[in-house]
Amino acid sequence: MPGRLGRGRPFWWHGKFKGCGYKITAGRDAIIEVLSKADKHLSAEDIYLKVHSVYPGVGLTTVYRTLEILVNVGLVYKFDFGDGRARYELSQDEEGEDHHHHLICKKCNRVIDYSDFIEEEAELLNKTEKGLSKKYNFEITGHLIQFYGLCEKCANRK
Amino acid sequence: MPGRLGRGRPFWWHGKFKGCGYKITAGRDAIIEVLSKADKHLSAEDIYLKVHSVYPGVGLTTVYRTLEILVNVGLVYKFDFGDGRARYELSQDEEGEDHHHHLICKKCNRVIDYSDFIEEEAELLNKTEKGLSKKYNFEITGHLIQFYGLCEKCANRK
DNA sequence: ATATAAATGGAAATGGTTATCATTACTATT
DNA sequence: AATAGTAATGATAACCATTTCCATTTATAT
Ligand SMILES: [Mn+2]
Ligand SMILES: [Mn+2]
Ligand SMILES: [Zn+2]
Ligand SMILES: [Zn+2]
Repeated sequence: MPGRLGRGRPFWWHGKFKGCGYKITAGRDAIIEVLSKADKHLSAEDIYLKVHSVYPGVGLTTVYRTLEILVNVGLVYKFDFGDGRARYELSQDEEGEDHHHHLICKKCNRVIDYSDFIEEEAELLNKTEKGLSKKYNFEITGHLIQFYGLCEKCANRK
Repeated sequence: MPGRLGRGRPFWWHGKFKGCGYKITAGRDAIIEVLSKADKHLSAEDIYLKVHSVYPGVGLTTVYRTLEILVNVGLVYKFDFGDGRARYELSQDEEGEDHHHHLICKKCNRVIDYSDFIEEEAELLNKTEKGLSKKYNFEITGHLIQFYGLCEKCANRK
């Protein structure tokens, strides 16, 4: 079979993946590889195209299936930026957590990562989560914060 | 034609609607009516079924089209709670603003509205928005905050 | 009442995501 | 190294919420 991927050294995420009972495969390696090299928020098809160009043996279905697992395991975040397709992003890299939030331009759909104000936000989030947990008996495990508006370019040429 | 909707008195939202150059029609009246009476977060089809049962002359396409306008005008919020269909909610009612955020159960998809902690959140949001606006030259017009986790029932029977 | 542009509904198309299923690749055990 | 059992895979078809099309109707200003 063409496009077989030789297995490399154990990667940082193999532990968590195996720990959840999943097998490490060439396709999955390639998908995470693409995600960790990505500089923007990729759709399933984006990932498929990149992976497929190097390993034609990996199909779109596998990309979707793998992403679902990665999201469930917590290695990947799945976002809806409003353009009709889901976007995926590694929740951490080799160095560790890299939590951030997003600014989304409603005009051109550009997405800006920011983590500048996370500190203060985290503080309030913590407080809010505590209050909500108690009041609604709700076990909070995560949050989503996005700001919408107009990016520099779109605000100018309006 | 059966199911014609007699136009009632001018409604509170007609002003904003007309102001944006849109026409007031029976279908649009009915759609807002359903939204304002709704106690939960309705999908386009939910709305269609309710409207259609009273005014069979209103089609699903019109529901989608009207919702899009309402969202653009700012009278309705469109949410993605992760179950594959968009959910809609009036951004305000006759009394005025009714801004709140959501708790979403990842197991059963139940959605809880909360506005208890909005005050404090608003304060921080304001601060954050100011900072972000300046740093990224981004004109912020809105935000989305959602907490994910397990609702009382789902947390117990796990 | 008339004119004009906007709104409408039904049917068909779209397109991202899932389900199916026969085949293949891991992994542990002999 | 061969075997068995199970998980993973890819190609294709199905799914289904949302859009597009287009001929017809309607709202609104004159
Ligand atoms: Mn990001
Ligand atoms: Mn709500
Ligand atoms: Zn923009
Ligand atoms: Zn639940």
